[in-house]
Amino acid sequence: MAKYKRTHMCGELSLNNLGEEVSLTGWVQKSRDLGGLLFIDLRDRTGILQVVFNKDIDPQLFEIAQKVRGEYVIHVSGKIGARAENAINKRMKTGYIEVLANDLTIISKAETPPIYIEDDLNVSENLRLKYRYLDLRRPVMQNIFFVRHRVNKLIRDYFDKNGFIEVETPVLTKTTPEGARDYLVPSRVQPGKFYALPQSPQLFKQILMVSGFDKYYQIVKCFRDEDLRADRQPEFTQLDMEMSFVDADDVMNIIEGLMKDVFISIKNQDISLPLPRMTYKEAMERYGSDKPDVRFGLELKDLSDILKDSEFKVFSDALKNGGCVKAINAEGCGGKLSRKEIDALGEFVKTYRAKGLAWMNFTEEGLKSPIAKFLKEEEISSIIERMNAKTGDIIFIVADNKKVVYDSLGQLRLELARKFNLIDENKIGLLWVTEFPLLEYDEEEKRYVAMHHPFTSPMDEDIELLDTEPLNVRAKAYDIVLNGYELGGGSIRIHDSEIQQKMFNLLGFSKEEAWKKFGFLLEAFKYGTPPHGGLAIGMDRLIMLLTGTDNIRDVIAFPKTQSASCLMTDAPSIADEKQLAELKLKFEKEE
RNA sequence: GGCCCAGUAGUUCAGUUGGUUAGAAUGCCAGCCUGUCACGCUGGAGGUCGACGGUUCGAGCCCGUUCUGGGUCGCCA
Repeated sequence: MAKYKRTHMCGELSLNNLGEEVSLTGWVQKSRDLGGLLFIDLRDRTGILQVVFNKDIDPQLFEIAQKVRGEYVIHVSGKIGARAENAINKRMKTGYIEVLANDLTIISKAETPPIYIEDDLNVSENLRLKYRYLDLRRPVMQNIFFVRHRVNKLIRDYFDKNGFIEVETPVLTKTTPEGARDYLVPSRVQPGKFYALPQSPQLFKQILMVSGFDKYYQIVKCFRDEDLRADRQPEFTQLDMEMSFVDADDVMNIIEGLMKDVFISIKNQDISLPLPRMTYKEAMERYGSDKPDVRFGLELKDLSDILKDSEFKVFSDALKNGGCVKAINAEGCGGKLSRKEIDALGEFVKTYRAKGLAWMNFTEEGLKSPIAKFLKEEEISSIIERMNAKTGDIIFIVADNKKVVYDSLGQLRLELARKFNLIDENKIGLLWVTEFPLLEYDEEEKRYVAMHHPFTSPMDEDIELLDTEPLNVRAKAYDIVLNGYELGGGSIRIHDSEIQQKMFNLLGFSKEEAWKKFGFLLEAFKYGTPPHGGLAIGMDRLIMLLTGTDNIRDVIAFPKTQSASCLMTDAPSIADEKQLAELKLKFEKEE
């Protein structure tokens, strides 16, 4: 029999296998040479099992065992024995048994690895990414990818069961305006022309609806050439889906059912359906975010009416200029914050362009606040009443335009929750945010841009506002939010050509431009288009949240660094002259 | 593009006010050791202090530039 055949996996063996002859393969986690007795901890993807070599029983075999080093790949045969009472290791799943070796083959030697293969690894991410294959040997990492596999499988089973079919869409496709920066791929056959990698299969899935597939889904790679973040990679995976003859509720129902299955299967946690829904307006007003973390309080409260005539110019001026004054009450945190820490929070909100952070600390000795002297008695008492402030509380106030107030207080809310451990990690903060604005105004481009995408349908009751107050038009768009992360989003699409034309007008595209950019879709729409809508879920973020990591790189087998390079392969790299010549590409010299 | 943090044995770190030969733990190598599982004991090897330049009699340490990694703002329909 070949020396790499095995009969069992390490982690699957137990007292039930006592006395059995087994063959095992794997990597050497650790060896302990006691002189006449030698132990090898053998690791495969299922776990670790101890193998024993005894010099008295087989001196030749013992000599081979002494040559074994960490991460060698070996093949071992032997009999499963029970450990003596005093040799049992209760911290190991296989700690009651061991293999009494009668054969050992070194299949492959290994150099001393630059990182240890263990779960509580303390090593720079630099090294983990360069030696990713070693990093991926660690059981915690293997577990992440098993979870990821199980979720993928569950998704395919779920959509199959519900009558969806998976259709693949092109990776080499057409560049589209709007949205993120595209990754471009030069065409050799047609020099000077470029494909773009898809930011999402959006237009293709709509066309599949025109084709009559009715219910489509796909687990698909998407590409966006934007700066990276802890939860953003340039290539990432979406669960993309689209349905015909549906409204928003139908799409949400399907996704809710999926999320329920996922949480039961992966986390053994049930979630009650339907999921809570919150309008965009409410999310912004209460949490200062369109992806609120609803697992804790510290909600924003409006103080604008109380302070509109305030002698404190910071407040009254902000209100005169159409802004607002909002506050959060960090209940019981007043005494826990030093003056230095409060000032640090002031610096923190400046990141989000707040000019300052006003505060009122309700201490045992009374109110301490640098702004109290600018406020009237009745203003202070109204604030106390509105904020429900008690001794021990501290109120933080920001006055500015709405965006700055929402951003800074929304982020301050999260910062305080982190600082004071206010988040119950067992809670599942899963909800829908609905009724997003259809458009926002882009100050740089001096025009409206679609908040979701140009094919998102306005809400029926707001259609008249398209002509008069476009910024107040709400869309049939919905995001699914989990623990403060935007997990996914979607919309019902426009299938009425008149409304579509109106939308293009608002976005500042002439008919010609629209046809140049999206002509293939508009052409398709001419031949019988069912009403349709769908959604896409960020798979990497979902797995991240399911496995409890806060870093998207941990759930991608071969991720990129912040400068979008792969430390293992050293991509991207310089193309050679011949390749460039074939593509008829030349580079300008950097000045 | 902006701001912040980090970079010293294979690894994780310490390194005083700028001063002789840059340390510890762990890992690695060798020897000893028959119930270990963080095995133990003894000994040994191992350094471009990220790179470049400057200040200085003298730089791991001070200054400047730069590279790499991370976080973040802008950006991400």
